[in-house]
Amino acid sequence: MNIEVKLADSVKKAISDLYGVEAQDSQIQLSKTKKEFEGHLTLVVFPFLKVSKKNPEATANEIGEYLMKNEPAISAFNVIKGFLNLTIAPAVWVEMLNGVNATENFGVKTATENAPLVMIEYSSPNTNKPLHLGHVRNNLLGFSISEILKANGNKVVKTNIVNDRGIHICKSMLAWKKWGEGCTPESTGKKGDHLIGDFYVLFDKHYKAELAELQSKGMTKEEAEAASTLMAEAREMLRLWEAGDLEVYAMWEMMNNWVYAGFDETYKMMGVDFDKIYYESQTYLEGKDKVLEGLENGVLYKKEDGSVWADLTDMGLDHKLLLRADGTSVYMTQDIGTAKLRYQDYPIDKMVYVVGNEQNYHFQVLSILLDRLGFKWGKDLVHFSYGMVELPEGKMKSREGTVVDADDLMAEMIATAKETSEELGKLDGCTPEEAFEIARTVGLGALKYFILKVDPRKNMTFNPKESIDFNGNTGPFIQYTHARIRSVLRKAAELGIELPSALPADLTLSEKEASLIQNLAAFPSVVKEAGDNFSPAVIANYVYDLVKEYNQFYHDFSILKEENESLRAFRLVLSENVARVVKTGMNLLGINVPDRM
RNA sequence: GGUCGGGUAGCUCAGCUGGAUAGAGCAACAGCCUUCUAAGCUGUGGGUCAUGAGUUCGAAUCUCAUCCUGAUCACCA
Repeated sequence: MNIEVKLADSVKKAISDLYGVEAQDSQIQLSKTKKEFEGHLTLVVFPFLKVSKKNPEATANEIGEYLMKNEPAISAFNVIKGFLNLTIAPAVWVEMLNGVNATENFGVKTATENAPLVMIEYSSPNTNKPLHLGHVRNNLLGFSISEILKANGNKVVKTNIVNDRGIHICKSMLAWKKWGEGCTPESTGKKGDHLIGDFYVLFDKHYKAELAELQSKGMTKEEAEAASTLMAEAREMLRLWEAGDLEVYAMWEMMNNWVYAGFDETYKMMGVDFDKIYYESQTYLEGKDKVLEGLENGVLYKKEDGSVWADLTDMGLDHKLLLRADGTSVYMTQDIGTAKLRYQDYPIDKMVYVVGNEQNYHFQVLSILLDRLGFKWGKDLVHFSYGMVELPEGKMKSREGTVVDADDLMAEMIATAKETSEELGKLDGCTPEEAFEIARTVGLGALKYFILKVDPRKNMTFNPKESIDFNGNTGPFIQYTHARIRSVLRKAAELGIELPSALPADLTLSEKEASLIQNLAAFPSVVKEAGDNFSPAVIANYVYDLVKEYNQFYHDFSILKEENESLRAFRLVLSENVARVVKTGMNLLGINVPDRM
């Protein structure tokens, strides 16, 4: 049993025996003792003053003495103001470490037969341009949340909805047809998604030029936009696509396939994947039935012009359009359709959408609509909303070409990691393949950790220069500490030192070691907290604290030179378990931790 | 203007179910490699927790107001 739970029970019993009152769980506040005070756990006694009818010190002393007598886990206590600091007996710590050591996959639950099924939608790219920095944050969050929910015992289905249709794709197609027909990824040596993205930018360039010319002839901006032949051609292409025109459709399919090949490469490099991919071209017509059904049930209403609306004024929101007067779908209708298909495919208990915070309103509405249309998980769907990633110079705009491309960014991170590693001589004696693998692990670890350690709700500034700093609260620092622990363990194995499966209880250990065990043992509750709050940052900051603490320990003790065999064994077991938890925690963030680097 | 976020050290961020003197990292300065990987460790300086009120034994944390900032309020996705 967890020591804090055990102590909480003892405190409860103390209150009842001493004062004849049953204490509420919320009154028992046990927290880790601050490092400037002596003790391991601190009980705040203020909530008990009313029943003890004594001052804080006297109450704390009374409870402390009761615990000393009746709770064998407590070996000492001291009182400062209203705080009762409890010292836990060394044997309890050793027992705790033995418990961690004996638990396979410590901190990770596996899904049972009837575990809830959570579907997580993330990434959701458009097929007219490559992935950029915003997608990086989305993908990393989505993947990490999936891993965290899995570790909390849920069945998880990772899904991606690819926006593969619409006017933006037609713009790329038109530009390719006009100014690049015959170009392929093979002929240009470009990744497919980059090639298509270039044509999208090209379209915009020509379109802007056309508008400028029209305006120079005296048209207003609006008139020019209406008169643009390029835009008219793009719209015509979309019409042809929707009508199933063979030539347009074939071109669309070919170009999309180039893009998918490019995306696959990016996803693979990033280390994210999906269990099921949906395409909007296959789902965008699906929502209509569901909307018409809602119309029959009276959940929705029709206006005179034939358009279909939802009245959300009772929820403090507005009226929302779901079908245009001509019967075509809008974004919301498509999301309803996708939901319908997904529910046919999987028995969804909970749905999580990883989408930027600019769509908060959309998901508020979607939740209400899915609920009213009869989806049992609609009401409690989670919009995992995250803030914008900005550059120091200002916001990114894809049409202005100032976006940070995901592929370029990853390549840059890896190159920097390689450079730094070489300078420090870390790659000496590695094969080129090993060297690249280490550079990849470190470079991507830096990127992923930098992004995931920040509260997702907050807008963040991505400073490429600072992110490549390998000191401090960074992924590489954590990876490095892990590698050093593995190195010690390797050396111990070479020396023929065997690690016992259980340590004897009669060890004396330092405050630092006790504190480390305490943090280590808290891992499962950290995983739970991260799952409850959908927060990779909770894991990231926990792992950093653990590693930081271990590092101090590491510099204070020379483990292998320790002559007391049981103390040496204890420190090795402790180190090994720190390494295990670090690895598990980092894996929950989608970050690899190598054994050597 | 309505709705929803955010505002903590020069910078990037933790802490937010109320608890002790508000913590890390970066940057600056000073130390530490004959010792298991120095991508490290130790120390110093740096704060009206946006502002004001309220609740409380106790507020960065909860409530209200104000200011600043972001997103959104499309028959775009």
